[in-house]
Amino acid sequence: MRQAPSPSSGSSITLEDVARAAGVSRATVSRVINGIRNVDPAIQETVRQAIATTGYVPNHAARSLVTRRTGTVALVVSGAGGEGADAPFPSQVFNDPFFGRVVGGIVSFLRPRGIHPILMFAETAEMHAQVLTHLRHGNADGALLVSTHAEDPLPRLLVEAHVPAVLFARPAEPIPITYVDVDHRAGARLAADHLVARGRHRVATISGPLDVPAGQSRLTGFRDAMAVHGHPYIPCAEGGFTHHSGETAMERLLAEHPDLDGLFVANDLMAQGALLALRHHGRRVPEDVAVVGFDDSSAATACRPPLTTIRHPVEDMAAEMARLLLAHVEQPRRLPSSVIFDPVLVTRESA
Amino acid sequence: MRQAPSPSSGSSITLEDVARAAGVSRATVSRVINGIRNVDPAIQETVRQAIATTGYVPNHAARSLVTRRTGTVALVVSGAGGEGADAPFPSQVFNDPFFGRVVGGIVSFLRPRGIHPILMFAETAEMHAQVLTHLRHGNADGALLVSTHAEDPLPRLLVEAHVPAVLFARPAEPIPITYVDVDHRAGARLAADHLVARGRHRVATISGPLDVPAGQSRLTGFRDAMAVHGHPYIPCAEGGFTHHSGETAMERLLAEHPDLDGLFVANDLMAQGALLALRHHGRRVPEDVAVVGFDDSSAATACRPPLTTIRHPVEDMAAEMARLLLAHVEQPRRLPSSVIFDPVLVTRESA
DNA sequence: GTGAAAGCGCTAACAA
DNA sequence: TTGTTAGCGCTTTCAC
Repeated sequence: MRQAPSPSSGSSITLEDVARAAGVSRATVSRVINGIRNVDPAIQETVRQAIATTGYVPNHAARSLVTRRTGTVALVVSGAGGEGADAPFPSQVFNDPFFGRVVGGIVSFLRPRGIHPILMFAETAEMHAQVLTHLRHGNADGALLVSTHAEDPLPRLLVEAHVPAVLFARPAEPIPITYVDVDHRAGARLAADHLVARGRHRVATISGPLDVPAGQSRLTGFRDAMAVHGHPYIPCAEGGFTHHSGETAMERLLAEHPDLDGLFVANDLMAQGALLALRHHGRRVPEDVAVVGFDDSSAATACRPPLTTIRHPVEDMAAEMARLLLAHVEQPRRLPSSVIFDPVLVTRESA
Repeated sequence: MRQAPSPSSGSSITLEDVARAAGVSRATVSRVINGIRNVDPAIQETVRQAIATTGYVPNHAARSLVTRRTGTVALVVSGAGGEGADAPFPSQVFNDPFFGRVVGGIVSFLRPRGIHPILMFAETAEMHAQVLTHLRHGNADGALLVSTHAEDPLPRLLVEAHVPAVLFARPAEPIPITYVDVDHRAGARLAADHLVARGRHRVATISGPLDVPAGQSRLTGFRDAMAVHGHPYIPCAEGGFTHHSGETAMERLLAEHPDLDGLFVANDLMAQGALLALRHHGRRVPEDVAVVGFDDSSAATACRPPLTTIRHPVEDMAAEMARLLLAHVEQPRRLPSSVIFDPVLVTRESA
């Protein structure tokens, strides 16, 4: 028995209804909707009218049952699957303003196309499996993956399961997967050039975690560029990309190199922490110590003084990530590719 | 023709396959899966075996086509639909660490239940309509709504469309919708009591936007509590809950009341900005001015000194929001309800 | 260029 | 308690 049309909620207008209103068959309406050529223009018009007057909206489930596509992508934030993973709330990730920018970029590309990402977190190994299952069984056509740890097993798992996926940054181990990234070395070079141009000669750096590519390349890129400028040795304190780790790294650096006059910090959040430590030790910025950050996140302008930093085009990269994923969904055999973005120096007051 | 079982990607194992393997009918397997009682325990076991050995996973689309449920909820971040809404990226929202906590709380409740939220942003009026359409036509069973502006029309639209929805905070205008909130007045009272206990008598406040309930109640709650303590007039500078607005509000306050010795700021992000201005004007915190924030966000510990603040149990509230939404999805006639959480004073160094 | 008809995989009456 | 059957709304051969 046919369900009574509930006027209050979700429409129950079907293709059938439109077909009847237009005096054609379901198949024809379907063709018009899906933009298949071979349909008489006049009929097309009639059908469009009928769609408009009936207020028809395709049923997602029915369509996806037959096409085996969901028209949805997953945005997966994935960790290493290690300990501490059973924290009640995965909110840590969001404390980095960086993540918000990723989401913004993704949404800006997807929304005009009527696609809304589904949000998944995968901290534990168990959750990696769960995410994989979800993906493999068509809860989404593909995945946009942002890893928070170098040992994240998910990229490899996705490749092995043939789930279309795009990473936000180059994976720690090389695997055949599409990713976008920023040219970390070029960014570090920009910072080095700027510090040198500002006449700094006793320069140090606070790096990110050295087991992730971003941490590693920003450090080596910076050291290489400084070497080119004639500075063979650059002291480094390793941080973890968090505010607090930047503060403690700065303390260490200051203890060992109290006379430093220039500093490159591998991200703004750590730079913000470093600024606190510098002030605590009576150093003026930029007079005593010139500081250059990395990311151009909201932390950069929340600092005092505002940070001179390397702009990481996160939003553009995230949008590109979405574009690439959709391409992979369209063309399953498409080969993995990488797109590397150029960073830019943003000069503010800290250097 | 039957599609060849592609061993590489999404399984094509159906109920039929399981039924055959277990030597029962599809219906029975379906019953076992959906936990319907009347099934012989022995058969249940056989079926479970068959499910395990075949590696069966239900097809979401097929199920949702018949149940008219998606098993999905939308997490909607919605603005007023005003100007400036066409910013390329909706990343602003994420700059407030508060939002990350909301997401964390929601996910913590939903994930164990195998539900992943779909993320939607609705800044413009056009997007409000789009979101509504999506929701009405079953892209999600309901919506978790976080409004960023008082004039957000979406809550009302959702109610009118009979889409199950839960708000993060009390709507500006009263409408019959379920929401969770924190007891802003109680929080403000906690702040007032603390400041008075610290011996402060020349107290001022930086409020949130006064057209949103949270901004309004924190202010009036604070003033009322101070009145009880014998302080009839509390100067106030209005801010916009952003870092920058807190800084400028502090400047104004200091210009008019240079002798103030106590301050309540309606959120931590503004308090962080206020701290900057205080330092800039040579005030020591807490010696010269005691500062109490609100939220206990990551900004509270990133500050120097760390902020004494009112803990807003955002994660718990968000989890409750998800619970309520699921209840509304289960019971469509369920009446709107509200759940108000108690805030707690967190004492750190700023007061 | 268009229509008829066969499913996609599942749930839910209804029978047995 | 279990099986049979009729769809859910859509796309897509295959005839016409």
